[in-house]
Amino acid sequence: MTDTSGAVVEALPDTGSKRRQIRPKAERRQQLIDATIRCIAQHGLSAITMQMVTREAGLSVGIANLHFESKDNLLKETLRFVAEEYHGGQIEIMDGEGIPDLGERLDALLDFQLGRGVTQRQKMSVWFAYYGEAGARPVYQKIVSTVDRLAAQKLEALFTDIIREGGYQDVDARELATGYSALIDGLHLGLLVTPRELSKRRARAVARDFLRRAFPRHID
Amino acid sequence: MTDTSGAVVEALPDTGSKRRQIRPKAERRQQLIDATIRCIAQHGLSAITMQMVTREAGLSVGIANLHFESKDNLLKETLRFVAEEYHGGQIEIMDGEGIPDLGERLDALLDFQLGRGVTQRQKMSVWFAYYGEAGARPVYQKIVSTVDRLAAQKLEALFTDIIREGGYQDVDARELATGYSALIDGLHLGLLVTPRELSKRRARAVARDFLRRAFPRHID
DNA sequence: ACCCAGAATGAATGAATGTTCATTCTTCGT
DNA sequence: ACGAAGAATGAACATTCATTCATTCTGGGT
Repeated sequence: MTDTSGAVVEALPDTGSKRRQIRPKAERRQQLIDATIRCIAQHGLSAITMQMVTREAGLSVGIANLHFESKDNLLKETLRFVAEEYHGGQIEIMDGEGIPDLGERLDALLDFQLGRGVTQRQKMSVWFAYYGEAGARPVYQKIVSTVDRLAAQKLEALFTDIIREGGYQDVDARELATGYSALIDGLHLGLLVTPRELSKRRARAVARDFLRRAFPRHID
Repeated sequence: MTDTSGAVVEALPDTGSKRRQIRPKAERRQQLIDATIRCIAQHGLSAITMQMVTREAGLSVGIANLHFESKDNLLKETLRFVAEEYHGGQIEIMDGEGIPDLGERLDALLDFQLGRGVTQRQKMSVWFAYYGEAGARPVYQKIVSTVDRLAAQKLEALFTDIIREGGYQDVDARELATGYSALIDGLHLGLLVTPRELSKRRARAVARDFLRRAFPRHID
């Protein structure tokens, strides 16, 4: 059971290897952004430091300023990445590639927004960390609102289609889309801040209930 | 119900009033908390400094550590104050002193949650600044969830009363309360991050719509 | 086999910040 | 009027952090 060779062979591919590696710029950038996400999720936006992030990425401190010109910029780019990933995923579903049935498309959207595993919780932390600062930092506001607006339009379009198909009366697509988006945001908050009181299962049930009230012939 | 931010307006003439004043401990504490709220709203939680807060309060740096033992503690107490004020206001309305009609009580609640002027926006900023850090700081989670739980219970009780009075079928008070709370939180987020896209008027309409779908005979 | 562009490193630097505490000042009871 | 209790001050201190840059190292091109 013991290795006869006395030498400590560090065959581990990633960690432990002290050997300096040269990688393309894009890869390093992504590596740093990923590390930033993990750090924000674990320590919060206000406690984050460059040493923390670079150590998490397994790199030296200097590299952060090599690929991003400053800490501010790294944080900005990280927000942009998270925002585009989240909204991009939603938009892809709403565009409806491969899901012709509108009810199923709604289901898929809900699944994307409130499904997933641990990863999702990390992203949520990051998301709301930035929201928290958005009131004081117009740059963050701008990044978020840019992608947000597009997603809101797609959602309104989807709701409009559903209303037409189902012949629903007394339902305003725009207002309902605003409400649904707000509801999902609020549920995310609940999952983040009071996970004991609100399970993911219940969050999904609540969102589903909202949609069922509006579109009874499309949900369930 | 008390507007705390108004109390601090000590007419500070630009020059002349260098005179040191001695005030009771409780008053100084509140003064510092109010200044902290304004600073967080303006500069964000991660940019806040003790010098910033004490200057805003018109006091010296040492005093913060005299009345609160540390910066961490000041921030914690500030969150506690904001949380108790917000949830306290809601609970007072839901307890229904002076408003026997349940529909009107709902209206009053909605008015409290999405009404008010500039002050409310300041509080919102603070609120979400802490939410953003809550994922990484259990202390914040605990403070928020404590008051949150009580408010959630009151809301559920109010909804239960309304369901009974209106004879509504197929409505679960608990689930609806969760949804309504999440919706309000989400609308607050929208007002904070994308004020251009979501006016207070529209936010109120969306929330009202949610309630009308559930309790048509109590709203409008 | 060799070379060098530029990727990567991390000790050094300077600026910023939380906290302390010796000192000053105000108030109030006597 | 007086003195003591303690509220308030802010310069000084120690720490922490973002950023820099001289130096080292790597890998692809020749």
